[in-house]
Parts: sequence; C-alpha cells; structure tokens
Amino acid sequence: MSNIRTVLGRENTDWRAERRASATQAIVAAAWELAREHGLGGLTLRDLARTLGMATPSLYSYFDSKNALYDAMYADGWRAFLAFEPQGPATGVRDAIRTGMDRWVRFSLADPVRFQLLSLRTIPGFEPSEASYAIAQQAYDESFATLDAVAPVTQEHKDMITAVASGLLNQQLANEPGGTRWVRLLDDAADLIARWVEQTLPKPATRSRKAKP
Amino acid sequence: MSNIRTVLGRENTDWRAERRASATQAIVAAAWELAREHGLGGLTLRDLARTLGMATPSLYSYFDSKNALYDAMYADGWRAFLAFEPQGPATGVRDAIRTGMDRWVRFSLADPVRFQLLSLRTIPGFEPSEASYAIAQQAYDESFATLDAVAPVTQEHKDMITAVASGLLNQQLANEPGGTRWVRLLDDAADLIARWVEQTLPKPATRSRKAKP
DNA sequence: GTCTATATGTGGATAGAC
DNA sequence: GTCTATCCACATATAGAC
Repeated sequence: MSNIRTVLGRENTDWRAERRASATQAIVAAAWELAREHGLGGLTLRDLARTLGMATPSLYSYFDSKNALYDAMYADGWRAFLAFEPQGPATGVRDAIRTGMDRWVRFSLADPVRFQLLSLRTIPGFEPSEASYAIAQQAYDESFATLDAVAPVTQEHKDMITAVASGLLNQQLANEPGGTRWVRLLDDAADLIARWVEQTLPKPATRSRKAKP
Repeated sequence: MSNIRTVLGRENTDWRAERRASATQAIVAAAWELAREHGLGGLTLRDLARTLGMATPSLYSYFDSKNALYDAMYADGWRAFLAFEPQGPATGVRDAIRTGMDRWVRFSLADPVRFQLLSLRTIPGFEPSEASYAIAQQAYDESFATLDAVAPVTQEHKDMITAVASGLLNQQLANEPGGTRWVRLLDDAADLIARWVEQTLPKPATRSRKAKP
C-alpha cells in the first residue's frame, strides 16, 4: 500500500522531527547556560528567548510551560550522568562504594546548578514527568550496578550511600561553593559505609569451602 | 541633665519599639504559616498582607524587601532551635552524637519548610545577614557543646555529623515526606560516625594509669 | 508550523497623600 | 505607618501573518 508519496512524507516527517529535536536540544543547552549564570530559579523565558534570538512565545512551540522546560533539563541532566565516566567493575564492596560516590560527587561539583535540579526540591511546583523520572531511575540503577555485581546489598545500604553523598555535596555547595571542606571527607565516609555494609550484608546460603557431602 | 521630657521621650521610644517588635513577630509568624501552606518559595507578600489585614506596601514599613522577611524568618528559625529540647550531658561520644543528631532531625521533621530555609539554599538570591548568621552560629556551637564536653572532637568530625544528618533529612523530605525510609537509618549512621570519631580522635597527652616514674 | 504582536494576571517594589 | 495608585518584570495565552 505504500507509494512514493507516503515515503516522501515519512522522510519529510523525520527531517522535521530531527530539526525539532536539535532545536529543542539547543534551547535546553542555552537554558543550562543561563541557569549557571543567574541561578536555577533566576532563569527566565525572556532571557532564554533573547539569547536564542527568538521571541518569547516561540518557546511555547517547544515547551508547554516553564516547568516543561525544567523537565527537559531534568531528563537532560540525568542523561548526562549516564554518559559521565562510566564505571568499570569494582574489586570489592569498598571499592565499588568509593568509586560510585566519587563519580557522583565529581559529576555534581562540575555543575552545581544541575545538582540542584536533579537532587534538591528547589523549584516550587516542579515535579519531573514520568518519562523524565524513568531516566533518573535508570541512572540510579546503572549507578549501583557495579556495587550490585559485587555484593547483595540492600535498599537500606543504597539509601545510606545516596544520603551521605548528597549530604556532603549539599553542605559543600550551600556553605562553601568551590571549596573542599566537606567533599574531602568523602573517602572517610565511603570507608565507614563500606565497613557497615560488609557487616550487615544478608548472609548468603553459607557457601563453605568444605561442604558436607 | 535628664528632665521629665527626655524620660517621657525614652519611655515613648521604648513603647514604640516594643509595639513594632511585636508587630514584626506577628508578621513573621504569619509568614511561617503561609510558607508551610504554599511552600517557602510560594510565599507572596500579597497573601501575607491579606492574611494580616493590611495593604501589601505596609509590609515595607517592617521589611525592606521580601528577602529581609526571609532573613527574619531565618533568625527566628534558629532561635526556635536554641529553645528546642535542650540537651543534657551525654554519657559518651556515641551518646552525644546520637542524641545531637536525633534532636536536629526531630526539630527539622517537625517543620520541613523551616529546615529548607535554615539548611538548604533554596531561595534564589537569599543570603542571611551577618546578624542572623550569628544566631545560626550560636545554635551550631550550642548544639555541639554536649559532644565537645565529652571528647576533643575536630571540625572534620562535626562536619561529617552535620553532613550525614542533613543528607538523611534531605533525602527523606525530598523523596518521601512524611515517611521514615531514610530517617530510620539515623541510629546506624550515628553509630558509624561515633566509631570513626573515636578512632580518629586526636591523642590526648597519654594519660596512662601506670605512668613511668 | 513557526514566527510577531498583543493581552492578561500575578509578583515585588515605589511614590505620595493622609 | 498605613493607605491608594502605579510601575515594571515575569509567566502565560491567544490571534493572526507568513
């Protein structure tokens, strides 16, 4: 049933979709830049449109609202994490925890505004869409894959790890941005948690070398 | 050199100062209420004035700006912490850390919006004044007095404690407000830190029982 | 489909009368 | 100190040209 018309139509559609996607990406990139400059809450659509050389209402062709833009930035931020220095396999629990926390901290320090959007509830009224939250979930799972591969850690273990990492980051960025006062405690913190995790690990079915026959 | 006129003048001044202070306090209290209702960032001066039965610009007789109001709330919040369930002496490092963290967590959970203002950088452009920050410092020092009395802990020890507590709190309030998923890890966290503190305590001038003669 | 032009509503903030 | 009137910036929405 396909003829030349529909094929051309599809190509045309793809072209437009691509153009639209690349334009959307350009808007998101410019939004990050302005957010880094004026703060996440200080981002305005007027500024954004002016930066891009377009009229403010034109942005609504790409985003239904300012929160939709934040949502796109949220998804973009987590995608950036997925692409950020993928972890290799770890030699043990301590190594997995340390490198995992370190990766997250370096990613966050590289762009505090991004950390603010991804991890803090700083934009009043903004809540990520299901689609964007799914990407965040994917990043979460991927980020713990290394540790999961090394030991059968529980959800509580992961919660402790994320809480401590986000606590050190938040204190650092809130009280001494650019410094290292809290962040340099990260290795100690990772060691603490690692020891705790190893001690509270659910016992596997006693895999003794000398199994009874 | 004093006469009846200056005395009356001073009394008059004091009256006015008191009335002004109590009116200011009423505004701050109403502001907290609205912030709890609509979020910290959702607080508007229009709403606040309407609640108090006055015109919006009248608020500017008490506060130079919205941020000045936030500043008064910030100071008020830390004063509330100073008055919140003062700690008694502790039996040891672990006890001091556990009760100190617990006190802070219960205080914060009792009013998440207050925690947000005191501990997060959530209001774009708001920074506490020197006077208000001094109150925060006082609360910080007072809150560690119990621990200080028990052991010569370092700044790093305190930084770790505040970071872990704020991390658990932030995860809890951001991801599951009203729940206990992160907060219930507090005792474990306190134990971890206590062990670490005890191990890394700066050695006191070796007070051995069996001193060499 | 995307742009320009324009309108509405809600913020914070100021001026000036009383 | 409190009010009314007003300003400006912003998010948001719609109409209409191209």
